[in-house]
Amino acid sequence: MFLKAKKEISKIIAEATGLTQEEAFSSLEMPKGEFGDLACKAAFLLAPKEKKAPAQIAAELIPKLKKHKFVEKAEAMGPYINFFFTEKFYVDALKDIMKKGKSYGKGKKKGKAMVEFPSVNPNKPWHAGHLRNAILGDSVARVLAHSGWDVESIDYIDDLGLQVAQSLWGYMHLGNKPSGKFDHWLGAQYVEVAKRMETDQKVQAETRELLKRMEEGNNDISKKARWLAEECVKAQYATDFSYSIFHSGLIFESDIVHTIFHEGLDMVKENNAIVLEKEGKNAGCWVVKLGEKFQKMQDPDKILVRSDGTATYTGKDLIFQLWKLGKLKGKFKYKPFIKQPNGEEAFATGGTAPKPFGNSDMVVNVIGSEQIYPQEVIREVLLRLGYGKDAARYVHLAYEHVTLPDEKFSGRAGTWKGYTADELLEESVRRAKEKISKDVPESEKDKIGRAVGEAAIRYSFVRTTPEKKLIFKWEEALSLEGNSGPYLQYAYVRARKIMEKTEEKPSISAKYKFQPEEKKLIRELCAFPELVERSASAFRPHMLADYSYMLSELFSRFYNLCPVLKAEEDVRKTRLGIVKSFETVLGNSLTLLGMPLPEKM
RNA sequence: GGGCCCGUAGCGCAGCCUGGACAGCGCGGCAGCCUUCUAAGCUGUAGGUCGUGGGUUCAAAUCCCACCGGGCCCGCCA
Repeated sequence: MFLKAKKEISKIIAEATGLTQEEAFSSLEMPKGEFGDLACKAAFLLAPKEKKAPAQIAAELIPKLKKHKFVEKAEAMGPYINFFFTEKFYVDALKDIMKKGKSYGKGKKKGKAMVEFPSVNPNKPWHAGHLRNAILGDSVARVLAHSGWDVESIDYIDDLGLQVAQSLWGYMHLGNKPSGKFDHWLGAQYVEVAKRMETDQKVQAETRELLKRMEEGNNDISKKARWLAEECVKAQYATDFSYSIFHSGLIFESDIVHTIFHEGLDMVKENNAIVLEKEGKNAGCWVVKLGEKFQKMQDPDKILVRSDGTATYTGKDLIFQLWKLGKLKGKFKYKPFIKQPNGEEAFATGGTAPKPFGNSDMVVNVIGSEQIYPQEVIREVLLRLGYGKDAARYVHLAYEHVTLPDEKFSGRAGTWKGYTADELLEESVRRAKEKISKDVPESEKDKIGRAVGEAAIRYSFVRTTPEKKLIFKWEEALSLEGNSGPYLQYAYVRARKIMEKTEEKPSISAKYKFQPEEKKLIRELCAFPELVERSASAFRPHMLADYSYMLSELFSRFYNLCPVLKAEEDVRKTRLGIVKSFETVLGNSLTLLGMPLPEKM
């Protein structure tokens, strides 16, 4: 509704100024202070053409502006034209939000998008770093879905890597019985094997042999490795679920190798996107020649197939990405893998049933920024194959890694111990539970603690823009006050509580005179749909985190200044509408960030 | 040699895409507010050469160039 009004007003401005409607639209902004409800800076644009001072232009434009039903008055304030809305605008805005409810902010249908995350090796528990990837990916998937995309969240499971071979060796030879959570146990085996491999030639040789058998497939070792990987992923997904992170499908690398890899490689070869090197240091390899594009790089050519015929990581990834974009005939067969708490089954490759995964109009890969170059290589190959449109919608959502204050997380060295996603949540929940007021019954404390603890971590990870390094510190990750996840939940719970305390239905009075802090809050509620859109098209969920915080801040102010239940009838019913609208919009926003909405705190 | 990212208050961040009304927020500091819809809250206050230097512009944290500091990448590893 607000967006519609904005468009109508930009049309009026366009008529008065001779600007295009698009120019007029983008000259509109939400003013910061007490400068009305909508500000227009078109006078700046016109100043060079008309050779007059912007302030003079703004003043002269006022009488030329046609009336709009929501505009009470338009006045020039220096170079700005500030629009002040009628009370009717606020009435209609609240009605609109209440009518739309959960679908408020939902965008028009856009097509199919596949989001890949977090693709953790299936041989150890997730640590804080994997968690950042997963929270980012899950949030982006949620935001894209709300903005109108039909989203499939995919996880790539590298069950053919050296890491799994090492873990398998440990499983077979270290003689330890699995105990506790499987991923934690397996991770411990892996660290031990990795240590031994550095010095022990025998372990090295045996691990290599295991890896070879795994790659060959169809043998006892490969079956055992696959089983081990699946067990580990199931354990990792218990963590996944505890953070409300969900997937539609899991694609195992062993299935990529056996189902689509050769077809994909042949296609790339036939189209001359890659060449077989006859001489030089890459003799015998299939490479993408990138000397022209990346002229000054030390080694711009990228090997996709080694001289021994095996594929590199980028080689396999390229074929996988071609599958995502629907460029291959080969189809995976799926099996039900794990039932998720959101009620949906996640499917894994390696079964017997077809599924409509893939054929995506857009691909978003949540991968560390250290892989910018190989991802660029894949985009370049797409272009060379003539898939220009797909290349434009092939998105590498590059994020910076999480580190400890003094060291990096290393799977091999085991520096993740003490910082697994499970341990973070456990500690966060513990701290959250300590704060729950004494009158809440013990039976509910656990539920609330989980919701709050989870939100604290999700928020602290998602609120920073992805390209910023994140140094993990307990106090910051688990903050329960100020700009934190629980602050947002608290505002939500307070709104909810007001609604619960009365039987009365909200009803916006046409005669109501809105207070300034109410107007500010409602204006911000109106911004939600545009924000979803911007957040989706930039793949930046932190914009919604920022927005949710601002909204909660405005609500807290309203809460302190404007009594609801104690007010007179007209005021009360209208304010109930404000509370209800806030609850709706913040609820929608938090849901897009995967943050649970507690009933009380 | 080349490429990418980061640099905003003591600390942690938003704003940069699309230049414009006093650069916002949290933590920490200081001073207040609970017999009033939950104080995980609110109010006030102190704290800033927006890394540095140039340029473009009526106007630069925002765009361009150079430099400085930190991180990452250019592997027949993944």
